[in-house]
Amino acid sequence: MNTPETSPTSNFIRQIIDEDLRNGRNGGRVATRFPPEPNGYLHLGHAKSICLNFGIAQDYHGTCNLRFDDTNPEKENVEYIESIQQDVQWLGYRWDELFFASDYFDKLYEYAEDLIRAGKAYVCDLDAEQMREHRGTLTEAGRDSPYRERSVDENLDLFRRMRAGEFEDGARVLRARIDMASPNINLRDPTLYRIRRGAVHHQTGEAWPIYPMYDYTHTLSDAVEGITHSLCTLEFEDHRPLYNWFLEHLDVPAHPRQYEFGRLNLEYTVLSKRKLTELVAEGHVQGWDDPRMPTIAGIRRRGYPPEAVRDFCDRIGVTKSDGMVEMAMLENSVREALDVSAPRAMAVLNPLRLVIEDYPEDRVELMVASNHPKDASMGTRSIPFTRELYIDRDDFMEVAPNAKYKRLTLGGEVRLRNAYVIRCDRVVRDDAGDIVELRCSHDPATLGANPEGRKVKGVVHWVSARLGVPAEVRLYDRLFQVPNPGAAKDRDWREDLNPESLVTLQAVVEPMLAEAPAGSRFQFEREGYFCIDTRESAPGHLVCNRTITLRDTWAKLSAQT
RNA sequence: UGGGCCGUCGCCAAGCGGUAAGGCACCGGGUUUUGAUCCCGGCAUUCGCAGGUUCGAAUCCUGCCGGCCCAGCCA
Repeated sequence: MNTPETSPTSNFIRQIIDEDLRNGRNGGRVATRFPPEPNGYLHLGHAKSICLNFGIAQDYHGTCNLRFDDTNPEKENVEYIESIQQDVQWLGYRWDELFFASDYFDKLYEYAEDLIRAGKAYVCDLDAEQMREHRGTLTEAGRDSPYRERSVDENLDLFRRMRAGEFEDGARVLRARIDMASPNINLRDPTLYRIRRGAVHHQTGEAWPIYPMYDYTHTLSDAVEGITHSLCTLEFEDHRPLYNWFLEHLDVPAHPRQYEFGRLNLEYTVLSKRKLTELVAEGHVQGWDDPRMPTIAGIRRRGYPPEAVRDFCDRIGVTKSDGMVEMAMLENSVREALDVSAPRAMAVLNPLRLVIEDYPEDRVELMVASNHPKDASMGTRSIPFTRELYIDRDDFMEVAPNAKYKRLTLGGEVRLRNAYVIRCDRVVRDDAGDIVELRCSHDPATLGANPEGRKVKGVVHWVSARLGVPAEVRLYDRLFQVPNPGAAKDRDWREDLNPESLVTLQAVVEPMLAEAPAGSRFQFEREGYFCIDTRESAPGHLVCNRTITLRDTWAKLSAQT
């Protein structure tokens, strides 16, 4: 529950809270909230907001509510409501109270009548097209609506009839009466309520033919819950004057303050709900929890540990500048978390048969391997060693390409991890001339000991050919092949998708993995971190997802030359 | 060209008038039965640019330049 892995870094919002506390504001109380709209799955951008809001509540001994901003029934549904709760909890946070903005519909309606009575809101009969024309442009002031001067009584009557369901969708709206000439477009008499008679709300059913708009609802929900610091992203900066206008003109129980921070942008992926929805709807991925998705559900299935996500959010910080974070940052947090927590295992991804000719046919030796090289408390396991094994094709070359090469060569020696040093004596080829088998001999004196009079620098992992277990291994790579998908104006962002973001292999893994529970994470030594797929792995059909590769300086050096 | 905001190392980010933290990445070196991990070392005379104030400026002022956001009865 707590996040002991890092001490929270300060940021401008925490500085503001520190100062508020020094000045005795809000009676020393700190209350935040995470307010998602249930119209999609949560992604890494939301994780940043979740860590910020819940993290502050934790550190300041305050509270953080989960509140569904559910004012648009046409786009929302219960599947999203459930996934969002699951994702927040998976990240390691518990909300103080769970609310829906729709819980406040009655109260919100009362506030709207208050505004009308105060002459601060009116019913407008302009249609959407006309309203746009009256709004003006970024550089020209708007014009008053012809309905702006309706009497309080008429407005009250009309609004009550809106609520009673007397008017068609779009026939009228309730608007705030502010200033059509404001340089801030959000203040040009914004819409407060619209009519949606046919909509069935996932919480309130058909009780309401009218629905309140975001700015109005969000502000008053914050006030009703006694939120002290209302944190949102930069694009709402322009809305703050409207936020404050509602608080000034209504008799509310609290005056929260809104602060805005930069949203997360991550290289080689997209973090827009619209684009993620399209990826799912258009079948570019297999669902919201596809391991290539930057959704919480996706990275969970991919094998990212929650503490890695929290660590990442802590490291990127919270500021008002909007930047693009390199994928290497996230990957570092993931590797760091997995290195300490993932038990080691051996798996051969591209099997090449290897026969130890001087090893008895019927012999099975149980090699003892530690589950973690630096953490003895993780214990040991035994791995069956037999005359016929598999090693990875990439670990053999007939001739070493250079002096730095440490893997197996024809006539060369290599250490089999947790077992003997072997030498390759000859290769067997098929009719096409491709190598299909390695014939080797072993040095019996090298079990747990270095060979006499020579040093063997290479170490290679292996799996028993007879006792190994087949597994489907899914190698995941970045979803997009460019750092900023869609940045090129002449090309649709979909064209930037990486066609090789998923490569499926038939591998052979050590027997113990067949017994591993779904979702468990391992380091396949010399290959990377993998987890047992929670959706499709089954007894007799093991499916392993590659979470991330190991750092590979050899591959980097090879690529340079 | 109206309004709001941002600009410190390749990326993220401290700094809040006293003379540039840290992380990631990168580059060297050491340990290692994972070319992993770990360890050691290197990496901004300079803070978008130009002026000004000051004994002293990344920090204050002025003017430019560059970037992001806003014209839903979406959030």
